[in-house]
Amino acid sequence: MNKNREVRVRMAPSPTGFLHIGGARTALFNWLFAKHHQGTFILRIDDTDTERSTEASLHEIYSGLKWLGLNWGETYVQSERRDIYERYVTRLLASGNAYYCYCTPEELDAIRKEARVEKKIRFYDGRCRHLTPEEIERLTAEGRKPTVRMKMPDAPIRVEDIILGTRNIDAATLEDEVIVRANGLPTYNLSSIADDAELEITHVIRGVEHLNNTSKQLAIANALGCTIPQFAHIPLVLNTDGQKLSKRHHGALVSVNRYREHGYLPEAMLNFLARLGWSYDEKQEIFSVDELIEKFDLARVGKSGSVFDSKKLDWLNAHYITQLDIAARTDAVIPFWEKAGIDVTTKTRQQLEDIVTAIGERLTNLADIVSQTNYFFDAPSEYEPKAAKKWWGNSDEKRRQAVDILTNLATVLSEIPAFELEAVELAIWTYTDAHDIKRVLAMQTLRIALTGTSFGPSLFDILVLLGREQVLERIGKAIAHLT
RNA sequence: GGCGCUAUCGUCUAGGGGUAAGGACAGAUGGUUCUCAGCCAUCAAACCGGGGUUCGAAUCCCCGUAGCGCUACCA
Repeated sequence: MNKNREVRVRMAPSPTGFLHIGGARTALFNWLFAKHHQGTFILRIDDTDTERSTEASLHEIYSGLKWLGLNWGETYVQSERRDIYERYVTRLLASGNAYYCYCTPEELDAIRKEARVEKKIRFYDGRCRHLTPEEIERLTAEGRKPTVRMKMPDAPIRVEDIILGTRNIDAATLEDEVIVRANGLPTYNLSSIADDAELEITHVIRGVEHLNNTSKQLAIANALGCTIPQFAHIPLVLNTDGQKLSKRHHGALVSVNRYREHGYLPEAMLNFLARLGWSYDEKQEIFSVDELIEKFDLARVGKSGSVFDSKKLDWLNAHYITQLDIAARTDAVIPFWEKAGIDVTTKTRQQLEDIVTAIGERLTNLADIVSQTNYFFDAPSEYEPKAAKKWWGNSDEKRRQAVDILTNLATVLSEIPAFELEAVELAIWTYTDAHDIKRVLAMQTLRIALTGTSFGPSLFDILVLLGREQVLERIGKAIAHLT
């Protein structure tokens, strides 16, 4: 039935929080599927729950999707489409497929508890299906506002899923679902399938947590005679605790925008998300966006949930950062310096690029630039205790030795005609070799004096980037500290 | 409690009747080096259990177990 139709898929978030990892992956799979088939990727805001929906959340979702580059073709907002759902409900009511239910939440709670005790398959028994006009009048007089329930069919429902295969849902498990709340607003199961029909969605790609909803929505669609989209229920994204990744249990940790703020690249996130539940072959791990579009196939999406492993994301991110050339990497890193309060205008563009070059492949994420380069901008305010203890020592004799080395190095460095890479290197090696001082000791002693830490890029790079004046000043400070 | 989904190294996964069960991340070890990262090399690490079917099952079937999801006038 959908064979000759253009592929139309949708991402249907409810704006009740930030865009989270699981939602982003669902969006990605939809987007890749649409792109692969030259179809349309639609964004539909499922905000029928007006209580929980917020404007702020909407912007979070927009900005998250934009950052990832998951551009969409059409936007729909369900709260603006109520007349459409009303039409569908009217039809359902008229055809006798839906009915008013006057049960109060308290009454429902009671029968729910009872059903549980009696181990019933479903709790709501359809008691309002056959209310007489007199009863309705009485209930209305009591001030009760009815909901509308869908009358579920007696025949089993067949769900054909691209990933899970064909499933037959026992009719006995189907509950007469509420499709319109007492406040007159439609519920998800009604508006969702109504819009899928209305927007001519061809494929519904969503998380398995919706599998139970699918049979309910199918019942509605069947009663309405709607064209039914194809379904693909993708496995859940799990936290390391094995539970579904959720805002409730795992907090802001799962927010996509949080990763952006920490300096993750969208291409790394996309690559990572794509491999969560999907694989191409037994070798390839790195996929460009274009490759993803070309190779993505729902048939190669697995059935079991996948744990979100941030270590692998880190690895991918580091990889994609190194793919950036120095100019692009510098551009990417500047906002992170600025955000940390570092004044980048104290350096020339060339100096900034030289710093980034010196850092090389050491960045796991862009935010790392701050802790790895702050000493280029300001002299260290303290010396890392562990490093100082190891290389400067804590006995008077060791400290004297460190001071000695620093003093000599200062002399050597001040005497070099041109303070350039090779000259500096040659001068230092000449000094260490002539005085029979271990290279590591000299270098680490100096490194701590200049940077405050015992690790980082090549010390020669640091020396040259800092410049003679700054180097000598810092050595002086270190000597003063040691004596 | 009910209904459902799932099950290969710690993690992401490949393989789907005959494989030494492969790769990647993470881990360990060694090498390179002024340190760290990186890079290179090496190592360790898995078919949930039990029954079938079969000459042969990690792979097919059944049962169990476990994990997870849903069980709202949330999506």
